[in-house]
Amino acid sequence: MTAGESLRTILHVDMDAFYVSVELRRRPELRGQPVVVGGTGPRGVVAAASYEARRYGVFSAMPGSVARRLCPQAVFLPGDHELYSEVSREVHEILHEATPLVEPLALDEAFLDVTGALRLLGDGVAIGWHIRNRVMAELELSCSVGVAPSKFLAKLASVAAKPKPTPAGVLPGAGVFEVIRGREIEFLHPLAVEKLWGVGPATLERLQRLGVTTVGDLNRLGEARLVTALGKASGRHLWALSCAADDRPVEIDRAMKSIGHEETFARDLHETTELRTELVRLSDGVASRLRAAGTGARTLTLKVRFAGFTTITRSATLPAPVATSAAIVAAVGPLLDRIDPTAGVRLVGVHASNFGEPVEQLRLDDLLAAPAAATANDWAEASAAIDAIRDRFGSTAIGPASAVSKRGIRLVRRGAQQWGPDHDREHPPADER
DNA sequence: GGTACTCACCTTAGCTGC
DNA sequence: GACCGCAGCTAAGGTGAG
Repeated sequence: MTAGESLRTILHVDMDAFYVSVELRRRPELRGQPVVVGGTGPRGVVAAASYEARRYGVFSAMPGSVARRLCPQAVFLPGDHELYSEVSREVHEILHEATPLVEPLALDEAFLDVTGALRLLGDGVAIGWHIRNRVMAELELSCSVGVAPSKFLAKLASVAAKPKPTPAGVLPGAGVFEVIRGREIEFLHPLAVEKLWGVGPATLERLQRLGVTTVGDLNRLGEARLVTALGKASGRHLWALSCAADDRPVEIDRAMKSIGHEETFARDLHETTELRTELVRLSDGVASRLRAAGTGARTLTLKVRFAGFTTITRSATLPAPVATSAAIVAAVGPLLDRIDPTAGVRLVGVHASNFGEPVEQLRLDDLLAAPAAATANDWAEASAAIDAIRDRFGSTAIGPASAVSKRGIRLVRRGAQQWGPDHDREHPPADER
């Protein structure tokens, strides 16, 4: 332990095959079978696979077609983001009863700082078992818990606690795994380097060229060589992790820094007019979420992925933050006009960042072009009315007329299209039921 | 042959102002 | 006026996580 570092006990709670496990609660007859959530549409990917499906090499983010080839007997289910969010809230309620210091990381995982709860609830391992047993008893869901003196070690520990799919069958995991204080290096250095947070495919390839395959190899390389190879930020970060140094606190309310929506279309689009309709729809979804968060954005980014999978981004930074769909479309529309879609566009996205108090200013262009047109104030009032209608009647109750395509009105909800375009939605969200 | 969506963060390059 | 160094901002692309 270095000087000034406190004796913390951090838990990482990670639900086991979360989306699949939630689905199995309403489809118990599928227990023990290979089950895949997502990947049902023509361009969809796997969101989660049961451990039985993982035995065949099916993993999340894998194209649905590949998953079908690897495991044709698997049952493929469409995702239901609303339901998973609801169950996630129930899990987090249990976590909050152990400690108020809970940092949600995703729907299915969280960090807990239980240092202050040790005297009351027992050591980290005891708290881990307590949480795991309650989640199982009350929600019929399984989770794995990692216990360690830091966040990144707790995360690695929860991986060590998980069930292991093997070609012969699924081996049950430990359930709770602790990295004992003082023996961090012993646990860490034999691990494959790609287990470190921040080592993805690109960094792994660079490290492999340097002969690095384990965390211990990386540590022996030295900080200076890592910085040369990976840049200052990544090099220093990975070097610190290889020394088991990670004093990041558990943050209970991290401020969001960007909001975005992007969609892959079931077929490539070639017309600017079609793209414009999608752009208005996505901008409306982003604007709605900005207002719900009580903020506005100065920087608006358009993302376009072409048929050949090359992706470009174009952004515009405004003098003041905005939060209405009209203002967002006004910013990203001209960016779209500069793009030639004739080769085919498979994805369009709109992202908002650089947050601040929204100020919808009337543009000089508006006055010159249409003196009698709606003012910024009118837009703000209209947006407030739209939000009120959506609160009362659901998110698809109202939307911009310019977002209506030949397919009718189709508004954007967060996560609604997470697993690819137009997959069969067996369980529509609550506001569509 | 087949590659989702959301968010965070980093790097590099170019521009501007001092 | 040209140039330099620096800081700050913006744009674009990339990487990684879950």
